[in-house]
Amino acid sequence: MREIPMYEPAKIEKKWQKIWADNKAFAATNDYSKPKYYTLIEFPYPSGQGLHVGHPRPYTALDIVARKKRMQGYNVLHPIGWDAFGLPTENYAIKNHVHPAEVTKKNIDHFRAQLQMLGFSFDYDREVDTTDPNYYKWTQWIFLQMFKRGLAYKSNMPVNWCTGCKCVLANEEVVDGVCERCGSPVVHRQQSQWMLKITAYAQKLLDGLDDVDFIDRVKISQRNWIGRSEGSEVDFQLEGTQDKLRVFTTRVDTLFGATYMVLSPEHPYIEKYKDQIKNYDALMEYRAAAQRKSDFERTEINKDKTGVEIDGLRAINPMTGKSIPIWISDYVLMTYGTGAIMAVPAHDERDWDFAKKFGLPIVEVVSGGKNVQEECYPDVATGTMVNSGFMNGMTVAEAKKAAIEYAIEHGFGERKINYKLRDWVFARQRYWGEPIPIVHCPKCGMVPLDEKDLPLLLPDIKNYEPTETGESPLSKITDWVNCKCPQCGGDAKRETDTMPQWAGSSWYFLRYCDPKNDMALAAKEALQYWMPVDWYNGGMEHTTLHLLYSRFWNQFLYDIGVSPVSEPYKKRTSHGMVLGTDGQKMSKSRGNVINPDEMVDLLGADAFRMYEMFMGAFDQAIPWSTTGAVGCRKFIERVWRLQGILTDDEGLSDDMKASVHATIKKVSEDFDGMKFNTAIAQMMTLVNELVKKGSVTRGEYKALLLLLNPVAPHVTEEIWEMNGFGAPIYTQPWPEYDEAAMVKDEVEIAIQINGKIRGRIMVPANLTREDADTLREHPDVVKAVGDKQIVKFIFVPGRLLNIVVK
RNA sequence: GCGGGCGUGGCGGAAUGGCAGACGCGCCAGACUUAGGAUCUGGUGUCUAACGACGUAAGAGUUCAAGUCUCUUCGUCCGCACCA
Repeated sequence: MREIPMYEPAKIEKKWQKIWADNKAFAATNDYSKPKYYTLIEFPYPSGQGLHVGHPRPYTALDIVARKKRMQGYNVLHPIGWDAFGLPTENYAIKNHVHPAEVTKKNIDHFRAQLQMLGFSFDYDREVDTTDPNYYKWTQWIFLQMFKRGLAYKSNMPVNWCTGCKCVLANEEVVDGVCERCGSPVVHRQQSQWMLKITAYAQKLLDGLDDVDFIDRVKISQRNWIGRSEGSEVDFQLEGTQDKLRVFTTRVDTLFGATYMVLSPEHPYIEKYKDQIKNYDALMEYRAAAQRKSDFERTEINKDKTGVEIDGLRAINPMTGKSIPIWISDYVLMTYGTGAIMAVPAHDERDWDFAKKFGLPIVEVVSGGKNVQEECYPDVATGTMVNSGFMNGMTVAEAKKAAIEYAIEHGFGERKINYKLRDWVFARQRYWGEPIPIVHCPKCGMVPLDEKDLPLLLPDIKNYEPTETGESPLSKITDWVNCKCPQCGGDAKRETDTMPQWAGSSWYFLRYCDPKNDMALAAKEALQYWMPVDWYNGGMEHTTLHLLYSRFWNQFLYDIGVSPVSEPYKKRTSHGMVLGTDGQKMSKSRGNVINPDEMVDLLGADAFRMYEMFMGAFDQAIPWSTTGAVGCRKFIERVWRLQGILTDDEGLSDDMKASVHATIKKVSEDFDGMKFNTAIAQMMTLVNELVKKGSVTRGEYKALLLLLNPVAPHVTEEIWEMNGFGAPIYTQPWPEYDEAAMVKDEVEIAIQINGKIRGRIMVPANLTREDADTLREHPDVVKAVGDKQIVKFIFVPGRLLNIVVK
């Protein structure tokens, strides 16, 4: 046993981090002739709290992938940056009277130091920062391109108003009726808003999913979010007027059963027919009550339907010609479909509840259910049309076709595809965001800034407080607001809203390809070479927000010839959350937050990284366990101590050959398949075998260190160097395995009688099903069978032998 | 309510339909030690003195064989929210 020095992670980790930095070991090169690999993690929001133990999980996972791909000869782009605009920083700045830019800089420096402490192989030369004017210049540029093509527009819309942030939120940012960021209640409010027409890309965003390798959960969520539904739009004549009331329905077959209609309380016809409506005040009261509620409250009370009948306005069912009443109710949303529905209580649960409550007629048009007066019959798969004139006797499917054809022919309907996806509210009345590069001119209207005048810098101001009126703090800086119209040169005013935090993160993966370019958002050749991202990992919580937004921006940029690919991400995976030791989500209020700095002090970065990967399946939420993490530290020390039993043999010893090759295979495959925990378990098994054997050859040790390097990069480099194994591991090729070397002569298989284990025997490893009959003579088999009758003889090579007996 | 996931020892978790519990934590015993919260060795699902039986939330089914596939139920987590 040789004397070996103590393992001191603090020392060797700093040493290797410096060597990597000094040698730019992980810089992606611009050698476009090499095969490339682009790994991407969601760049962090540099919050004041610094890194928590959740961050390093996906970061370590893709660091492993990046390091392995480099060793396999790829030119790897593994970048990092900062998604630094946003409310928490602004709120902190307001509270502490510091400029958000200063706060941001401090937070970024802290984050970078923490990431470096963990030894991630990021290419720090390609860092991007969304708050850097050289970066947001291009965010603004993309906005202008959208504006010029009508995809960015202003609209007076009911918007979500956060009572805490004094700010408008996207629908997607409202969680359970409260603001996703601050938790304050969200109410509805009418406001003129910048919108991005993501709905124009609904179908493309849907279609694009067919060609990408995203985990199923992500695809399903995005499909549901986009929510395509095929149906029809049908016009109902407003009785006594020239107007028609248009509805969207997926059940046009049930048109004969439409016994009343329901409008959203915000429907414009209520204003339009104000004079004709006798209970206008009651309607207004109902509408006001509905608007005071958030979406959440509006739906909370859904067990008990509410509504008011419009007195003085009725519609004609186009099929029956009958006059039917019109109601308003908050369960009909202005933001989906046409803001009005035809109600078929016999065959729609909500309509049935509503009709029962208000005593409205229920007419069966599809037979096959029970009495529709007692129970709704919404089944579309079975049933025959009744009470439906020319459609009687048809199936539902036939009636759907017949009804819409009839409607088209008679000019009161058309086929229509609807999406749940809504346009993206793209403005914030806040300071810390990208200024929207638009000027309001009394003569020319909304005028885009000239591209050569970008970036439009965020002015330096003292007071960032949101205004009580809901206007941006920028509106108070008159010498910034007042400007000349780029078109006519006359006096004009700047747009004072800023962009939401999602803007900068919607295209950062393109900037990484060429982050310092000031002529374009990135050079064509760079984009051509690096895009698409080969592997993007991020949280499930971003599936319907960031992931969809960034696909939208990239598709737009593809359409205008900027991005070379229509889909930006080839593969998308998602990591599970790291929970507190109590199995609950980590949060300050619960007091179960684990600090990564403390963990690195205790364990070293290598053991910390290893535990993050070993703790459980990568895609599942796992509680943190510090004692479990100590086990990883012990394993690393075990690897370290192998130096004490190192021999001079450069090869593999005969009895280890199969294990070493099997480990190379298992680790290689498991890293690619995100099964980091079982890859590490396999390496632990190998080390256990080596310790048991009592010696390790240089060849065996090298193989182990190469495999372990992506997980524990510092300690493996140190051992490699101490024992003169050659140039640093980061320059070494990934080990290859030899299938032939793994083959053993004999394997143990189980003998089962009627599926129950009755013994184990050794058989030649290459024994095939055809040759297995010889096993009938095997003494152990004969013994196990006894005097019973063999009915069936099933041999699974390398696994087991199952004999069915009577 | 709809959609999706999950349910395996004391704990985290393994397991292309083919020997359930790999690997790690914890625990027990032993060795080496002045000492051990270091290291090494052995053990560790439940019941049983043992042979053996039972065992992957519960119940049924398919199969020579089910943690894995199908159905029902329960629990739990996540997403969505009256979507016409």
